[in-house]
Amino acid sequence: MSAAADKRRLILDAAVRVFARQGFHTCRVSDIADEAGVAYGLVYHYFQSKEAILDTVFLERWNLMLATIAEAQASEAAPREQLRRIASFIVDSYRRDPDVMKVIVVEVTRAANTFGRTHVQRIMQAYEGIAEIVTQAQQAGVFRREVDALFAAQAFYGLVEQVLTQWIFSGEEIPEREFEHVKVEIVEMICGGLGG
Amino acid sequence: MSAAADKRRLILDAAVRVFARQGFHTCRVSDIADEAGVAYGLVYHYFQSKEAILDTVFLERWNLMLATIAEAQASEAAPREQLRRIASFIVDSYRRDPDVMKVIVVEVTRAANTFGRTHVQRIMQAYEGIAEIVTQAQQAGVFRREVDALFAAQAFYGLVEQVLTQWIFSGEEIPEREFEHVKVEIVEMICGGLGG
DNA sequence: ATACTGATTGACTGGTCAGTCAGTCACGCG
DNA sequence: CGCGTGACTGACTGACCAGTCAATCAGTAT
Repeated sequence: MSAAADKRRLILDAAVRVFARQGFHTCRVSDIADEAGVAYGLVYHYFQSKEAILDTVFLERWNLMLATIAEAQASEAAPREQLRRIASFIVDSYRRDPDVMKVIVVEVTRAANTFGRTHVQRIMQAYEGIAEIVTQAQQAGVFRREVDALFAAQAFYGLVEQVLTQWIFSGEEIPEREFEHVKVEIVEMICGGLGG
Repeated sequence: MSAAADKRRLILDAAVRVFARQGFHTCRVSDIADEAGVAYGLVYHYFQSKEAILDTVFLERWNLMLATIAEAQASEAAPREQLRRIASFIVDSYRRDPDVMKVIVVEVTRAANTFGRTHVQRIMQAYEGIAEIVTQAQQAGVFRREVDALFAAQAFYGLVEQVLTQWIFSGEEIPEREFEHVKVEIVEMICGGLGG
């Protein structure tokens, strides 16, 4: 990796920390430069604008997510296992790098007027991938056919994001066992329901 | 209602439209004044700050929500029916006033660094109320005991917000039957699960 | 009519900040 | 060595905008 690529990454990582700490709208580009220990102008040497930094952060992780969904879908695993792998990817993403997930969940996937709007297409692709897993399972007779597949995908993804949101708001360190526990609970909840 | 209260409401309603259209961070106070057909300074006669307007918008609706949850909980209705009433309140809120719900979902409930932080307490109260319904149902033997009640509440609320988010991003008018259909599907999904 | 109160106006101020740019520095190559 | 290239610097500019305030207006009481 070249020194130039290192610097770019340095700025990107610093930006993630600053976005997570202060929020995109309330932080200054100078905060990012300071956090990275770099001159103000260098940020603009590597990125077109403040927004371009956020775009990069989002896309890097979201593309991994889409790849994970595609892999799960292509695998021979049981539907429950396919869903578990996706939940696992997101939970592990948070475990390894909570700041990146915080930025995505807080600044992008709900930002209907700003960044979300620019990335709707890609965000929707995730739901559609999950919905396809559900559809296949329904055709195989493993999942009930009464529930609309895209609706089920929304329930799945909505639950996962809600769990992350909870962790983010709590501000506390999440114990290791909680992560593994939640992965199981997510699939259990979506597949098994509450009964009644 | 006094003329003064009318003007306050006028500004509040205009603010909701502007926040929904442009987003809180990217709109100017002058946009709100213009939308309300009122002088810039008058906004500050009725509200301490731009943030205070958003706080008011959020609290007015959220308090109704907490009341709805408390009512459902206190009622003698079956757990499924209690959940249906809560889902119904939120869906109907969107039907009657999509802009208010858009502002709440986009600007508040995920804003971990800004407004969300100020209102965590009240936001959590909603989850806790829903969780209590689940707990009671579990004790009555109607819902399975394996699922953690607060986790189930997150699944329920997460699904509802995800549906709203979908509607918000779509930007389209939602057909009437969709609203009624979704109310049923939400409860069906949470209680029945996907099977497998 | 006079005085008082609160609503209403919009020009103005003070501060903020994204993005620019003219220049310096480091390094490899002929 | 001297030259070119690209990394790097940070002061500066131009625009923007939240919140203030002095002035005016409308209604009501005395």
